Amino acid sequence: MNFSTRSKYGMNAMFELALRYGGRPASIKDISESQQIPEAYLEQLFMPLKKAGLIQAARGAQGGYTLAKAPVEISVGSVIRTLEGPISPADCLLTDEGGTCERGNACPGRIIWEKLYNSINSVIDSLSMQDILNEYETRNKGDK
Amino acid sequence: MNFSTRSKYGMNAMFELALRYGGRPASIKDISESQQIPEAYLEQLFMPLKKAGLIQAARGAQGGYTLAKAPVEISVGSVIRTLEGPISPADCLLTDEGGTCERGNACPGRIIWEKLYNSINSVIDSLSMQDILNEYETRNKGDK
DNA sequence: TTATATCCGATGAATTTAGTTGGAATTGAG
DNA sequence: CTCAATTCCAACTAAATTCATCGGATATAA
Repeated sequence: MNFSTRSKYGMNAMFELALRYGGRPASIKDISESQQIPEAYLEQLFMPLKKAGLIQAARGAQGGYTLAKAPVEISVGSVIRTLEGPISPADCLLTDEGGTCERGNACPGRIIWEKLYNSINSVIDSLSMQDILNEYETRNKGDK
Repeated sequence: MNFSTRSKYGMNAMFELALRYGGRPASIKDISESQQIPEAYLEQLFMPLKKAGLIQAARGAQGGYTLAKAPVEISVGSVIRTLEGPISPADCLLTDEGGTCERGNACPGRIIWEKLYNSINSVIDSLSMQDILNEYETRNKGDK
């Protein structure tokens, strides 16, 4: 059980964009340096985030990326799900995707996975990028 | 994000043992048939569960496995952690294991992983195998 | 003594994850 | 106009992890 580096890098990159929200576009190079992410890999992560309407790109010289919405409008859940795919502790819960194991209620484990599913998604959907900005500032208050 | 089949098979197998608690030992063959788990794989899962003191083995003919404690004494968390290793959405939270990325509070994602860590572990630690038995019965009440 | 089991370590296949490469297309600045 | 900066895009590779399988040793009830 572990989120992949896609989520981890992606969240940090989105944080960086949130930090710069309202300013000029930030290039992949800038962001990958600030947040210690391999350039070519970050590039790959930004594509789905753009398609999902979470960030905007400006091509060409002086181009780069900006958040497509205010940090308060972007939930952590939308970012993680975009990068990681649907968040479920067990595939059998994903009714969309040909999931639903044929056992249904006859699967004891399902009881647990359902509770975890609700718990996890509730946490990430109730947090916005703005919340992260705020808490980050609180935590690092006093540092130089 | 997904728990491995180890947890899924393992939970279902433990459920089967919980169902039979107080009775005679159940062999791997029995359990793997009841719960649709590859025999040789289940065998592998039972070894750590035994080492962890969650199940007991009786060798030889008519042997098999039983729960080492009453279902109410066995938390779902202990089962999952035994099979899956420590449950953390990000390695940087695992201070024991050489985790702790050098960024510490300077890592924005950490804010999220901490909340998820608490949430997930709280769910699985507050459930016992007895709870699963009870809820399973409730869900399948009326089925034949 | 034999069939039924657990115990144990090694091996292998498949899948996923993490990251790289090379180049095409776009655009602001000099 | 040209050039450097930058996104866009698709394919490829390497490493790690997951999901098992296999073969045989050991124990034990009937």
